[in-house]
Amino acid sequence: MFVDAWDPSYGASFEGDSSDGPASPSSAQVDTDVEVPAGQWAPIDVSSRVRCPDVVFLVDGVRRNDAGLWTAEEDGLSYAGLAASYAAGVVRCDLRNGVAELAGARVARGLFTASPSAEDLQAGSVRYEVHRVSGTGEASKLPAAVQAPLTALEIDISGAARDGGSDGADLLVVDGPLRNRRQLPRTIGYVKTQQKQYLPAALTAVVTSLRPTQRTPVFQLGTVWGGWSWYLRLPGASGAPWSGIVRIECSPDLTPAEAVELADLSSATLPRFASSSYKDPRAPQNLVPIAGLERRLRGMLGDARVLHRALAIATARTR
DNA sequence: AGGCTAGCCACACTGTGGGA
DNA sequence: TCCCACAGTGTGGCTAGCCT
Repeated sequence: MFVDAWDPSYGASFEGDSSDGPASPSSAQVDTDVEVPAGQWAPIDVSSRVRCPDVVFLVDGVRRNDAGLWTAEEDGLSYAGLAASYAAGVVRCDLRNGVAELAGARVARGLFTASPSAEDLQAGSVRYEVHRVSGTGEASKLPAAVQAPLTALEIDISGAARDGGSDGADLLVVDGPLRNRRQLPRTIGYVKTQQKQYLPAALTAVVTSLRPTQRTPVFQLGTVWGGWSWYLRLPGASGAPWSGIVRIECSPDLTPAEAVELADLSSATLPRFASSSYKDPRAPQNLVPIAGLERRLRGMLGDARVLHRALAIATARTR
């Protein structure tokens, strides 16, 4: 379900048509809720006219369940708890000097439970800060509660990384859909796997005909959220129609011109980070800096067995 | 409001390769 | 041949967003 880029309600022009307003009145009705400006949809090659930003930030997060536990309340009730470690990090890629560095990474640990009496848990040298979850706090629901603080940590750390090392002409790439990170400036969501078709068949053919580094025009998702999106083919694809295709999205709060600018930047920038198939089976979509960041973050979470033992000792002491 | 979907992550399982 | 470590794959569960 989508409406294409020259959403008439926006009063904006379709990309590629800089001055004459919505380009093609002879739009072809392809689907009941899809309107296609005929003749406008073609691959776009920006490599010769768009310069990469000097600095690109890539942000990602990882998490791990360290232990499951149960509380014993004074009234005889018992609540499930989850001790989890999570970490978020940002890689700062200086494209001018060809240098990538960890711009920031933070590890946090939480005790997620609905228990009204639970307190922070000190397990050896690490502290699990209690996060009270609402509802019955079933054990099966607890892993999901980790996602919110992890996203908050990602937002926090990417903002801090930008404050410390950017002149404003940068680009922030977050792994996965933007979701509630859309308020971050000059930020794109990077979706690696294509489980849903946002385009009708006629336009999908344009996606599969993309050559490496080419992108589709920007289109607007015809949803309540209504974000801007486009497809890009990374180099190193196997040759299969959807090989190396990623979907990128940015905030619906941006003007069409701003969305197009981000699309151009992404096309000039992301192909440089595409991984090689001999190094990474998820190539080329799994970007090299993100893969390295994930490894680093997992290492920072600490040894799971050591933490599990520390938690077992800590909970035994509180009995 | 409730059910459904997309995309992500964690985890368990399986296969493979190297070393003893 | 066995053991171990590592990587790949499949499954399930979650949230946010979407649809009715």
